[in-house]
Amino acid sequence: MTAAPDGATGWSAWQPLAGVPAITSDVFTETLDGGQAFRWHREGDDAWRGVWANNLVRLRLAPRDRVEWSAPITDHDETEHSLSAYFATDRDFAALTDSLPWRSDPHLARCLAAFPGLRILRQPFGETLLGFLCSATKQIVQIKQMLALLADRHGAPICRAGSPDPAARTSTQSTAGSGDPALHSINRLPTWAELAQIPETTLRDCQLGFRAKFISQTAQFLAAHPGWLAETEAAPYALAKERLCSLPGVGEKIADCVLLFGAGRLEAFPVDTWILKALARRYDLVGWKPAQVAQFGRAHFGPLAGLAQQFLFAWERQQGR
DNA sequence: TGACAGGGGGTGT
DNA sequence: ACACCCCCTGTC
Repeated sequence: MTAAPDGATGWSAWQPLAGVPAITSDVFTETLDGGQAFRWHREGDDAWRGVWANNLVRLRLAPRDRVEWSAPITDHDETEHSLSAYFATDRDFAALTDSLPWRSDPHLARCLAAFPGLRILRQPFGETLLGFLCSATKQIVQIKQMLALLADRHGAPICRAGSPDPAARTSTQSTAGSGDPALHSINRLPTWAELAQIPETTLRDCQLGFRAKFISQTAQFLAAHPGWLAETEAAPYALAKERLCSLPGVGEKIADCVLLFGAGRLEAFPVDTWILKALARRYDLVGWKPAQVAQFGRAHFGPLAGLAQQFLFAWERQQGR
């Protein structure tokens, strides 16, 4: 009963997400809501709705643990392509994970075994920067809330070439006419160009707190330096990180998060207070400072340290539940 | 059910 | 080391 297109709501039929191996519900949740991305929301027991760039999709776990997706019918073909990039299906995460030093590291082996199929998403670079600028001293739920407010108030409705003109959105009260209102009321995040036009005090109203100043200043900088973001994304890891760290509100941790989750740089090893505590406990690094732990991580986990970090992180979160 | 502290995945000075 | 902000969460 899952194959027919749902014409009433404008969503395409569910279909398998090619290139992503079967995963458990836990791994599914950890992938979408484990701190990599902040715009996935539950729609049911095992279904999620997510937004990135100009994409809106639903995902669910089908029988036999296969991931299935559905998109607004008008955006179907483009979404399939975007989804593939977003999930980095060009990468064999099973092989990458197997190349981590788990054979000589019992704790890592335990973490990998607990979350088989966990992967690193490849999100839009600019959006990832915005998300992690919001993340300082905030938990996932709160970050999601800030970004939802930013999108609702300052982002444009999701639309494609074939979709109705979003410029018709003069009043904030969109015409809830035929079909699923959700299809017409979900916005993408504001672009950096759009953010540069918004007063800091207005941003502050989106629960950003002291982060509003950083976001505003970063937006001003990016507006004054066209191409800077794309050049940074394309630069070698060390240079890209150095450039990101020059932005207001971006330190080593946030820069590494942006490069790991928004540029696919698996060597990036973000050290936050969670990973600090986790490594102190699991690897006997009590008292080590963040920079020392980062050095340990790179040396111990190797060139895919960021991938290893995501498993360690998932493990600690699971222990807390 | 409602009020009230406490603390939070970081950066900049 | 401490301020920056203010919402979430747990608890009474």
